[in-house]
Amino acid sequence: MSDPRAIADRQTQWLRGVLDLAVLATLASAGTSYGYALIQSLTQAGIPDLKGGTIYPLLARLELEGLVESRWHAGDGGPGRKYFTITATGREVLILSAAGWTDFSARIGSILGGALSRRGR
Amino acid sequence: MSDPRAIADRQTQWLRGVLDLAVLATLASAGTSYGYALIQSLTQAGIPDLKGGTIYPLLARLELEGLVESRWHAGDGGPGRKYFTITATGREVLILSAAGWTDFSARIGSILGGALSRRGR
DNA sequence: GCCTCTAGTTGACACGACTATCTAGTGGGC
DNA sequence: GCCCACTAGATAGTCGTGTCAACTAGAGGC
Repeated sequence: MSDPRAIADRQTQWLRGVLDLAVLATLASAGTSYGYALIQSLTQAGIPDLKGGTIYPLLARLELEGLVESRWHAGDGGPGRKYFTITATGREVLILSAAGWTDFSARIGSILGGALSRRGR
Repeated sequence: MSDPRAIADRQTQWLRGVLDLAVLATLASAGTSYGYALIQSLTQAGIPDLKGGTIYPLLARLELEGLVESRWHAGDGGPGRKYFTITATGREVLILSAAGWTDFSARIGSILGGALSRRGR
């Protein structure tokens, strides 16, 4: 109750169906990246506490769906990295889905906002 | 691909952790309502295709957590209805979580928007 | 030898939206 | 009388996906 942690818990629920778009978007701007770096990029972008067990299966799914491509580079001062690039299909999906998300979040925002603005009066 | 249905599929993922807030918000503005009517309210508010199997367990969860209260009214020209009212705790959770959602959706929006605005060139 | 950081993989688990099916009351068509 | 549709709610089971936890492995420091 009023537990600030409850919001953090919600946040992880909110990531569902959005995180893959965030990854696609990050790849779209970065051009090419790899899992470990993506975690850091997304943390900087405001999605903290991402775990490897979340990102790597997600990237595998995206590759299976043909939205990203990967190439393996042997380690240069560290373990090897798997570099990912967004495909043309990935860009299409990103554009369409991002539009859908904007729409959706606006609808939810108005539902929540409508209730909140009403409480003060 | 570019299947418009894929976006509808995503939408159901996006509801996670948001649908209960939407229900709380609807109850907060409506004062009192019941499951079947909530489905119709939310459909009007831009969340279509909600099923009983989604709403009723959700309301049960909310009641377990003490965010809503229910009272049974025998049917007046139809089956009985279980009327729900938001509690004080529910209002608190709604306010805090709605703020968290606004924050979250803004962050995601900027991540997606950043990638999309870059695509035109 | 051991620890830490980087980098990726995998399996068990939990949570919640969906599907499908069930009970019940009311009213309409035939 | 019977079947169907609509309202209203409950419940079992499925599936996707984020989390946790443990693991392999290379490079560098001590």
